[in-house]
Amino acid sequence: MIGRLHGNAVNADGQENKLERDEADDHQRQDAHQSRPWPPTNQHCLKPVWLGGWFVGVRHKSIKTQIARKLRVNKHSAIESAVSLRRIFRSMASSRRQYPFHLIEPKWQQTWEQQQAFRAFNPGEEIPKNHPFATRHKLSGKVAATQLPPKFYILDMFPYPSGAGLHVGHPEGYTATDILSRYRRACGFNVLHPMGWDSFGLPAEQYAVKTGQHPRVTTEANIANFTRQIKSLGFSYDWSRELATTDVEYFKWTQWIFLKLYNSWFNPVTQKAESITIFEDVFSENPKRKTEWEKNLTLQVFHAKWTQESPAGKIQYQRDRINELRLAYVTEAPVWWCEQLGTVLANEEVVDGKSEVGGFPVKKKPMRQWMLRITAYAERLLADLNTIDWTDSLKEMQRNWIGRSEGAFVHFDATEQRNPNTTLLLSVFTTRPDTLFGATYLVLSPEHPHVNGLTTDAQRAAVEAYKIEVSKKSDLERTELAKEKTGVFTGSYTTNPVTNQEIPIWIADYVLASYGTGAIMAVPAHDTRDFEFAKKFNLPIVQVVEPPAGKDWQGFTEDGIAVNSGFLNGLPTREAKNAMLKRLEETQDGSKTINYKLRDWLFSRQRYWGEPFPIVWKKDAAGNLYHEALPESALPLLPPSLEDYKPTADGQPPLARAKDWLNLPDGSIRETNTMPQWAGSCWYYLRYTDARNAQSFVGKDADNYWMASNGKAAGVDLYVGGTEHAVLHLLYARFWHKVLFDLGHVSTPEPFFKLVNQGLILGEDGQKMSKSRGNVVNPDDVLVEYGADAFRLYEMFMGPLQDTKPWNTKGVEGVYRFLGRVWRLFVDEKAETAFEQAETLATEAQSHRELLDLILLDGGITDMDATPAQLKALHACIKKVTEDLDGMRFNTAISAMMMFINEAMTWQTKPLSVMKTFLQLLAPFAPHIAEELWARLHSTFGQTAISLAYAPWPKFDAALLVESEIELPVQVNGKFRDTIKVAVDADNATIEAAAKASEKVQQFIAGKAIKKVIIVPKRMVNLIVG
RNA sequence: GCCGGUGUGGCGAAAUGGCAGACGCACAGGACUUAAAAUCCUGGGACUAUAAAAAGUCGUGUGGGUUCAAGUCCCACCACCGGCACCA
Repeated sequence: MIGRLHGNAVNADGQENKLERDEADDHQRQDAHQSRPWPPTNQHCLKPVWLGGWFVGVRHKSIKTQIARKLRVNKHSAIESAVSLRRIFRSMASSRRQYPFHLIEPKWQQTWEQQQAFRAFNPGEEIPKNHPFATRHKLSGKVAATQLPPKFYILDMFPYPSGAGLHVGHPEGYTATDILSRYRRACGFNVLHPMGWDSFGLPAEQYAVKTGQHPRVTTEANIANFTRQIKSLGFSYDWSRELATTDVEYFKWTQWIFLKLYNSWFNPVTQKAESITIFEDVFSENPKRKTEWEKNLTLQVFHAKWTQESPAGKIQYQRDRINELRLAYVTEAPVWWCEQLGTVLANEEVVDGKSEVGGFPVKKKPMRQWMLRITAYAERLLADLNTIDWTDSLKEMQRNWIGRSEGAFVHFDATEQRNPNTTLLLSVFTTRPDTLFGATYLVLSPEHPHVNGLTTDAQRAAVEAYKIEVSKKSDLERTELAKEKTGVFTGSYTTNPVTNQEIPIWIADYVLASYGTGAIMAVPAHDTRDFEFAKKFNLPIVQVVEPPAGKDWQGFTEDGIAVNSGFLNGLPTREAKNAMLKRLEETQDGSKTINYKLRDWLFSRQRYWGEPFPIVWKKDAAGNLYHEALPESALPLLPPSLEDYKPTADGQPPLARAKDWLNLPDGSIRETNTMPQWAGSCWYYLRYTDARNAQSFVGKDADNYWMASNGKAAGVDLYVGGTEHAVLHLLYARFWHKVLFDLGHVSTPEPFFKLVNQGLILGEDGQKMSKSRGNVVNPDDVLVEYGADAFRLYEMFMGPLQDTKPWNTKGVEGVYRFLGRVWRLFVDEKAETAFEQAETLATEAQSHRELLDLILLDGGITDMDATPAQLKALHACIKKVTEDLDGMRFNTAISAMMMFINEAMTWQTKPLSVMKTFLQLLAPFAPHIAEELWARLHSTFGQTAISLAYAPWPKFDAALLVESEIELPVQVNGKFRDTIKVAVDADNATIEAAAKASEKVQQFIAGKAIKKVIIVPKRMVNLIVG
C-alpha cells in the first residue's frame, strides 16, 4: 500500500489514472495532494490531448476526480460541477470518429423515408410496383389477405409526449421491437410496426392553466420533438399510420366506443355484453323477442314489474333499470378528490393516500361520476389470462388485482331499534363458512347502511362519535394505524344461525365498506384481525378448528379439522366448508358465492384536455334530471375553446365555463366531465391496423388480417412496454377489447398475445434516473457522439431486455468500437484517410453522398469461395443470432457478432458472400452502417441490391458446423483434469482409451482401479476410480 | 404479512445437469508514435507455491440434499428489487 502510494506520487507526470482507483484510500492520500495547486495544472493531473500535432485541450476524465477531491465529495456529486467543463472539453478534444456515422445515418433515414420502405400494406391496398416489399414478395397492385404473406404485429406502448423529450428508457423497448420487426420482415412476414402518441394528459393542461396557451399547441410541439428524436434512431415504423389520441379523427372513435359501452349491458346468462335494445322489448306491452329473454329471470321480473307501473312510472322504472345495467353508468359515490390537481382520480391512480401523479394529498368526496362496469368482466379477465403469453409475474399482478375469492354469503337477522317490527337483513361474506360455529360477533363497516337502524339509544352517542372519528381519517391513516384495532358496540344483537346464540353487532373500521357486503362474521379464534379485536374488547373466542399437533389453535388461520362445530366435527376444512354450504343453502341462511376485489372503473375527470363525453342531461316532466347519449352522427364532439382552463369558482370542471357550448337550444345541458387518459390508450392498437378509415373505427378486413389468430397467437403478436402499466392500461384495454369482441366489432377475445416488459435503465450511479439527481442521460447527446447504431447496439448489449440495469457510457464506447472494427473490415484504409481529409475541407455545399463515395472497399474482399473455416465462423454466427432473436436474447446475439468480427479481422481474404451475409445479420441491430456497406458491396461488384431491409434472412447450414475432431473434457471422480481430442464419431472404447492415455489423467488414476467410466457422447468423459 | 422476481470477477454479463466467468467495460503490459489519441497484440476469479513456469486448493448469497457430475434440480434460510396489503 505504501509502495503504491509512493509510486503514484513519483509518477504524477503521467500516471494520474491510478489516482482514480481506490477512492476509499483517499484519506491516506490527502497529504500527497495537499501541495497541489488549484485549479489543477496540466503538469500535475491532466493529460494533454493532441490532434494533428496541435494541443487542443486536456482529458476531462481527470477533472471530475480532481473537482471531487477538492470538494471532498464523491466523484458522482461532482458531475454537476464538471458538466460545463466537460462540454467545453468535449468540443475541444472530440476524438476521431470510428466511422462516418454522421453522414451514413441521415442518408439512410432519408432513403427509407423516400421509399416508404416500412409501409405495411393492408389487404386490398394498392402496393406500388417498385416498393421493396413488392419486389421481395413478387406482389403488386391490390392484393387480397390470402395472397399477402403472414402478418406479424409488433407494438410498442406509445409514449406520452412530455416536454422533457425522450430519455434512454424509451428507446430500449423501441430498439428491441425494431430489431424484431426488421428480423421478421427479412424472414418474409408482413410486419405491422406503428408508432403514435398518448397525447391527452395533465402537464399540457397545467401549462395551459398557467399561461393560457391551448394544450394542443404544447402537445403538438412536444410531439414534433419526440418525432424528431425517435426518427433519429432509425426505427422502421410505418409512419403513415401515426396517430395521436388528441387527433379529432381519433377521439371521434374513442367517443364512439364510449357510446357502445353506454348502450350495452352485461347479460349474466350469456356472460357477454349485449345491446340494450333488448330492453325496448322487455319494456313493451307486446314483446316480440320474448324467446331471447324469457330465460333470464331478471328480465322477466323487470317485465312483470314494469307492467304494473303507471304510465309515468313506467318511463321512470324503465330508465332506472336500464341505467342500473349499462356498462357505462352514473353514480353518486365517494371518490378520490385531489385538490391540487382539481380532479377526481381512480383508485388505481391513488398510491399510499397520495395522487400517483404529483404525489398530492387526496380525500374522499361524494360526487356524481361516470363509471365503467369492468367488474362484470372479472371472471373472463381472469380466466383468459390463461390463453395469453405474458410473464407469470404480470399475470399474477392482474390476478391479485382482480382478487377472486370463493366463499359464501351468510345471512343474519336483526331487529331495527326504532321499528321493532322491522327485521334488517345483514349479509356477510366469508371464505371460511366452516368456522360459522366460532362466529361470536358481527362487525359492520362504519359506513354500512344499517348502522343507524341497529344502534340503540344507549350506544348512539358512542357510535356517532366513532363514525365522525373514522370519517376524519384518510385511508392512509386507516391502514397505517392498523396495528391498534378500534370499534364500537351498536347495542344490537343477532343470532348465529347454527349455534342459535345471541351475538353482538359491532362497527369497526377494519371492515371495509367497499369489499364484500361491508360486514363480516367475526371468528376470532381463526382470523388474525378478529383475534386482535376480540382480545382488545374482551369478546368471546371459541375454537372451531383443530390445528396439526404442536400448533396453538388461537389465531390459527390455516386448514385443520373442525371441532366444537356440531355436524361438522371431525371434518377437514375443505369438506367442512362444503358441508356447511350445503346446510346454509338448505336452511336458506346463506349461499355459495364468488367475490372480487376488482371495482368498477371511475371513468370521469374534471379536466379540459380529454375526450368530452357525448352525453347531454335533460329534465323530464317531473323535473328529474336524466342523461341521454348523443347520436353517432354528432361525433366528434369537440371541446369548446376557452380563455381560462381552471375549474369554475363553484368547483365545476373547466368545460362548464363555455356557456355557449354547455347549453343546447333544446334546453339540455352537456356533460362537463372528460374521459381519463386511459381511454385513448384502450384501443389505439386497433386503430393502427386501419388508421385512416373514415367510415369505421377499424375495418373488418384490417382487423381480420392483423389481429386474427395465427394458429395459437391472437391479436398483437408482441407488445413491449414498461411494467408500470401492469394493472391499469393492460386491464382496461383487455376490458374494452372484450366488450368490442362481444358486440362483434373485433374478431379476437384478447388484444395482446405476447407481452414483454423491458427493464428499467438506471443512471450511471446505479440510481433511478431523475432530474434532481442529475443522472439523466439524453439520447441526443449519445447520438451526436456515437451515432444511432452504436446507441441501439448498446441498449441491447447491456443485458437481458427484461432486467433493470445501469447505464454506462464506457459501454457505449465498447459497441461503438465494435462498429468501427466492422467498418475497417470492409473499408480500404487509404481511401478512408482520403475521405477524412476531404471531409475536413468540405464546404457546406458539398453533398454527403459525394463525400461518402470517396470511400472504397478493402481490397481483401473478393468474389471467391469461402474457406471451410470462414464458412464455419459465419454459420455459427447465423445460428446464434437467429436463435437469439427468436428468444429475444439480443445481448448474446451481439456478442456472437463480435466474435465473428474478431475472427474475420485475422482473415487475409474476405469472400464477398460471407461479408454480405454478415451484414444481413447485423442489419436489424445497426441498420444504417449495414445498409451503407451492403449498398457499397453491391455497387463495387456491379450487382443490384435489393434493399437490405427486405433481403431474405440467411439460413445456417448445420453440416458446415460439424467438426471432424472434437475436444472432450476428461474428469476423474467428477473433477476436470484434461481435455482430449478425438474424432467426432469415435466409439466409447476409443474415447476411454484416449482419456486413460492422457498424461495429466494418468497422474490421478495411476495405481487405482477404475470402477466406472461415464461417457456422454460429444460431451465429456468421467473416470471413477477407487 | 402475502405474491412474483433476482443473487455469478473490480463492473455489465454468459453458461440444453457436463471445462464457470463467453462477449464487453475497466485495468495492466507490449507494438506503432517525438508525444498523445486512435489502432493492433498480450494478460487479468481468489489463494498457495515458484526466480519463472509447471502444479495444487478454493470459488456462482448461506446451510443441507440428490447425482459419476450442480451456477443449473430438491429442501431450509438470508439479502435485495417489484407488486399487493385490515380484501374477511
